[in-house]
Amino acid sequence: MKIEKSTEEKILAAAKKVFVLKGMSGARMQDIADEAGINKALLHYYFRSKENLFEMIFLETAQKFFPKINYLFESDMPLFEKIEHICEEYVTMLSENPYMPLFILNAINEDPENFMDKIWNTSGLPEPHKFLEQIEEEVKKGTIKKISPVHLLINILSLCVFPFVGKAMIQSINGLDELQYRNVMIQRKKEVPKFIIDSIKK
Amino acid sequence: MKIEKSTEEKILAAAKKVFVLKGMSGARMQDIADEAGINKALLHYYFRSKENLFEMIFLETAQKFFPKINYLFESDMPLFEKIEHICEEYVTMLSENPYMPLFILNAINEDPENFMDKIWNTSGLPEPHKFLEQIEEEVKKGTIKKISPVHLLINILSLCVFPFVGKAMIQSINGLDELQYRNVMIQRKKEVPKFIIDSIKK
DNA sequence: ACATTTGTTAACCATTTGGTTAAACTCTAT
DNA sequence: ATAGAGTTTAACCAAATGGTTAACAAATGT
Repeated sequence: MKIEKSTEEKILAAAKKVFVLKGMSGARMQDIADEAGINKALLHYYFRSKENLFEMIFLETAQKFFPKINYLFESDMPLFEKIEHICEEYVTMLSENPYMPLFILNAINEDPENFMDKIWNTSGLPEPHKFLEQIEEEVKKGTIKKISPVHLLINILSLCVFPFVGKAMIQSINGLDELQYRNVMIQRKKEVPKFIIDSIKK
Repeated sequence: MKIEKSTEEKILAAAKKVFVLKGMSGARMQDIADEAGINKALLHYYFRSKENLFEMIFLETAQKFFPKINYLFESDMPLFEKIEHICEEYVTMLSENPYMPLFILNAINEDPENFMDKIWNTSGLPEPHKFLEQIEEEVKKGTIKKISPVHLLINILSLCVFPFVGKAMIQSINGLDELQYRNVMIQRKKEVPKFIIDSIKK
């Protein structure tokens, strides 16, 4: 009944775990091999180098994250509904992969051009125009308060993503154990869009 | 007229630059020595080990960041004024050290207990109670909308800090060059508190 | 002037680390 | 059975890396 994972899958899973936890330079090939329960040479048999393996993991991971940003830009729901959907989806996805954002942001930070290019190439260029214009329009129509579209976009991302990047710090400051933290994140699925909409609605 | 920096200062400055840019495991002792223009052995003469040097830098850096959080909790301005002050100070300070937050969050993430303990020991335990209670009170008085204090605190931190953690990503998504990015951050000194207050005021 | 402490360096060392090799094992097609 | 391809391993290698040593230079006190 138990389906054996192929060696390649075992490696990818192990590499993801180790890279996400320790970053590119902190991760050791031996750690990954151990985690996967295989010989170190096999890593190089399947993936030529550490750099290569890292890139695989990075792209696979980033492709979960970024398409949702594009979706945010491109879908054409009404604004409030769109904000609600996106926040909920984002926080849900990040709750399941709490260490993902810090991992991705570090990778981007290490070599912004390289990694951003790779993201755009594999998951499509982001088109913020549409979203920014939609906000601009709502402002003109007078449906929402006057607000700079760029700032609103940054605010949405900040409120969704930061609690995961700063997980350890937030837990420590508020004295939250793992379970309490997780509960707070569940609440945020509703709290964040409410907070945003409260701020911009008239 | 030019005052020579002492070797120790040169090392600390160089170490900060390298560590903040590459993180603990990415930084090389040789890089730090080169950056400081001295021999590698001197690093070990002044600071026993890499770990030691890293901790020095981390603490010095963290002590710029965390006292302001405590201040947020402890000062007793009226709520809106407090929020305005803090956001402005925070964003100003981070604008001058844009790579600081990612560095600190990574260090904490690597060993949460160790580093948080050291922060509390060197810059005083944070007392969120007061701030959380103040919010609770304003809610009861009916001055502001009903909102969970913990979420409001997380929101404030998110809106102030994330734009720096995600600098590279935000620049890339919005197509901002260095100057434009810096301008957006200047705007945020007013935009962020406005956004928050708009959300909670009745 | 000289002895002692403090600061600095080049050369060195042990370990770690990413990567390679050659042999062995497994599986499948003939 | 067996040839051959694909898979896996132990042993190995070269480079990088944190750290040490011993000698030398600069300052400091007497």
